[in-house]
Amino acid sequence: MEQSSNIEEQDLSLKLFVVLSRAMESITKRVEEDIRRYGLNPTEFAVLELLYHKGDQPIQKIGTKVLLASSSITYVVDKLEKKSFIERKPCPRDRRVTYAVITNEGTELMNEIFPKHKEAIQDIFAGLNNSEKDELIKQLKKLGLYAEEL
Amino acid sequence: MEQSSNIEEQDLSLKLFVVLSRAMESITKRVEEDIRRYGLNPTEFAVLELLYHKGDQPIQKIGTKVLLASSSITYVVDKLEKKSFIERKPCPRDRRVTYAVITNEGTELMNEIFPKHKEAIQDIFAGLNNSEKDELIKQLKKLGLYAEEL
DNA sequence: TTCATTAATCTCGAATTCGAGATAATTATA
DNA sequence: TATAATTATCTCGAATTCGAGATTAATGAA
Repeated sequence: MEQSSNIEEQDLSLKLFVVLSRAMESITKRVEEDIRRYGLNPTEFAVLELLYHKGDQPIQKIGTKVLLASSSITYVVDKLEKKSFIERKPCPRDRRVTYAVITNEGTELMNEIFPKHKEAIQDIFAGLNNSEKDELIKQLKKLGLYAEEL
Repeated sequence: MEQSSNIEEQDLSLKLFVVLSRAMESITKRVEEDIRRYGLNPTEFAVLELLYHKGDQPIQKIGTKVLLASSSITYVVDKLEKKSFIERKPCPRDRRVTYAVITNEGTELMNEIFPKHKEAIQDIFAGLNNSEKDELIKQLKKLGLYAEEL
């Protein structure tokens, strides 16, 4: 009896995991389609958005915020720099540090595409009304925090 | 007024997207940790689990179920075959087709690790009670279906 | 001050995934 | 039947990410 209810609980959790994964797949696919329209990949967009909204960042800080290994950050920053959307600027106080700085071109790009991106997200999530979204945010936060702290 | 409420809605959707992405990151990290304990990566596990639970599959069918390009399936099947967990078996009726078939070794592995995997998932999702999970499943399905059909 | 530790960035090679195109077999059509 | 279109699998090269280790700089302790 204890046993069987544990099994049922496990099945429910597994089902939630499957449904969550599938939903994420569908949503990610749409969001990526949107981002690629702007000639960026999701990582490039995330880095550019960080600099756009949060200002200049030491390269290593970027890694902690977008969850990338330092070697991957080097790669992405190289690409964005080649596209002239960001620049590297050495830190005068600490010569180990290099800042990633968004250029005018990068800012102009984001001025143009970020509103479109928000609209796309809005469309993708239009299957729920506002109070359902509020509720979902609350539950997902609970879930995420719990998993993070395991 | 119409304008401002649209903006708020967009912000809410964006927030939901961010929270969903973060939750998924945390959960995925834990699930991957679990799977790597068994000497598999997530894709290998997914393929093996498919064959374990659904029986032999034409290689191309695997791709549609675990959402991988055909070239990626070839790669994963090669790896699982090298590890002796699956075998390729030509289809006698259609010589274009090759079946992926789980071996005794593969079945024994899954007999051992799948219950552990379910426990791990159970632990990861223990931040919610059963009725919250039910509710979350319902909303995520709605969201996923909507995004899929866009 | 000198030496050890810590920190930031980069290089390199491996792993994984994809898309385009090749090959071979089957099915549909004229 | 001969030809065209479709299907299944694979090969190959590019893109992305990672981890380990190298380099350089800053900081802390003796």
